[in-house]
Amino acid sequence: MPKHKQAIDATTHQKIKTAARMVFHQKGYAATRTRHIAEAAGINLALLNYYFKSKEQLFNLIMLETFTELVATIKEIVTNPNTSLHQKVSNLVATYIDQLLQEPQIPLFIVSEIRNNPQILVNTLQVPNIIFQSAFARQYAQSVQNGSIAPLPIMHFLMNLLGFTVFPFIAQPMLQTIGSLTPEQFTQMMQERKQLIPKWVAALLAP
Amino acid sequence: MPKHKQAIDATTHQKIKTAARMVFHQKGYAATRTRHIAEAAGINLALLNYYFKSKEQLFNLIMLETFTELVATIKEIVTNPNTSLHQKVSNLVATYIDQLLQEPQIPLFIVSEIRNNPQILVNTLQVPNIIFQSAFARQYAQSVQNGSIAPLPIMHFLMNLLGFTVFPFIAQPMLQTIGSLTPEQFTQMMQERKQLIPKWVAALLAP
DNA sequence: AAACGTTTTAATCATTTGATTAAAATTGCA
DNA sequence: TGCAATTTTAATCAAATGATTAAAACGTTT
Repeated sequence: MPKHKQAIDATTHQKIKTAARMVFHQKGYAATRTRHIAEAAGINLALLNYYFKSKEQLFNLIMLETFTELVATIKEIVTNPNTSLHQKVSNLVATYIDQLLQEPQIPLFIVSEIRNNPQILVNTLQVPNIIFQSAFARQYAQSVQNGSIAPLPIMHFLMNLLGFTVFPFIAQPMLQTIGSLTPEQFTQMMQERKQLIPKWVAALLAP
Repeated sequence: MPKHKQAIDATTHQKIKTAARMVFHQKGYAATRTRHIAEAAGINLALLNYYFKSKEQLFNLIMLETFTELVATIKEIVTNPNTSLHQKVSNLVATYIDQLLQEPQIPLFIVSEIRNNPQILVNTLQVPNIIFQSAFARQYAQSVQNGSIAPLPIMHFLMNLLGFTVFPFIAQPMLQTIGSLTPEQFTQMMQERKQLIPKWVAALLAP
């Protein structure tokens, strides 16, 4: 089994990653079959192990990449010192909704798979640091301090913001079925929420 | 292989169901091993198939029972003609939070597994009927009509109410890790939300 | 206690599934 | 071109897993 200096074929490598991302996001780790990934990528099953060693390593890579993209988005918005608290909320909501409308299965993938390794949030991705050391957190504390928003613990605020924004994606199949919504109608509602959520957040935080 | 008139042993039958419920809720269908259920129930693996025929049938039973309990709770509150709209919200929130604090894995179980068969919501459980033909839906429409609440489409309202109430359970491992919360602190927050959510809902619906 | 139905067990099966291997095909380049 | 490294394939392996079977244990009735 050879493998030496030359960089591995980017297109085959990439085809596998793209297929793996799709299948893992859709079915989760346990329900995913490596044969299914290979088929979706149009490659021989052995190639998957040739390039990525094992199902688990491929999964870890997809998991990390998926998470990293999301965290980069948060970080950029939340650390910006030139926007107000409410502007940050609007930016977060709009950016996330746009991003998740592209890959709506991501939120359920994340909450399902994070259970098996929540420490990645702290150890690798530094999420608590990014959130609680940010301009956003400072502005939030300050606004509570000077009474311009209600003294709501920031974890309640975080639950609400995520509940408004990402919960609909998590529950999409359920909500579409209950509400007899077409995928287009669901998308339309999420577009509306880009405007609505900032207003709701303002209402919740009114002192 | 015998099986005749006499009712099957309730305690063994029940032990398996209890173990299956626990394991399925925790790991989902794909990651669950029938051997693990048998071990958790303290029975021989073959007994599982003796009583329940197959993993899939046992799963369908647990799924149906889990769902039925939740829907019964909604139905009771939402069809009550003697409570106001806002009382119904308070009742729903308090009842659900109490119920889910007992089995916090249920919401993630539901949203994960419903994807494979969302039609059960319509065909078996009649969830759309229960919600949209209820006193609650009538009161909501009426209140929009006479301007006592904002004209928010009821599906947005439903997303928000579920986002407030069940999303924290879905994201519990993530939220606990990010916020360095002990399970007790998480429970405490959910108790606080029984008071907070109705206020937030009122704020959102203010005309 | 004998007979019968029911429940439980140990052993085993067949299939699925992640992974490996050895050989073939392809590519880069001296 | 020819050679060496790399990439790809078909075939196969070993373990895991859902399910079955045949026999043993148990309980109830007569």
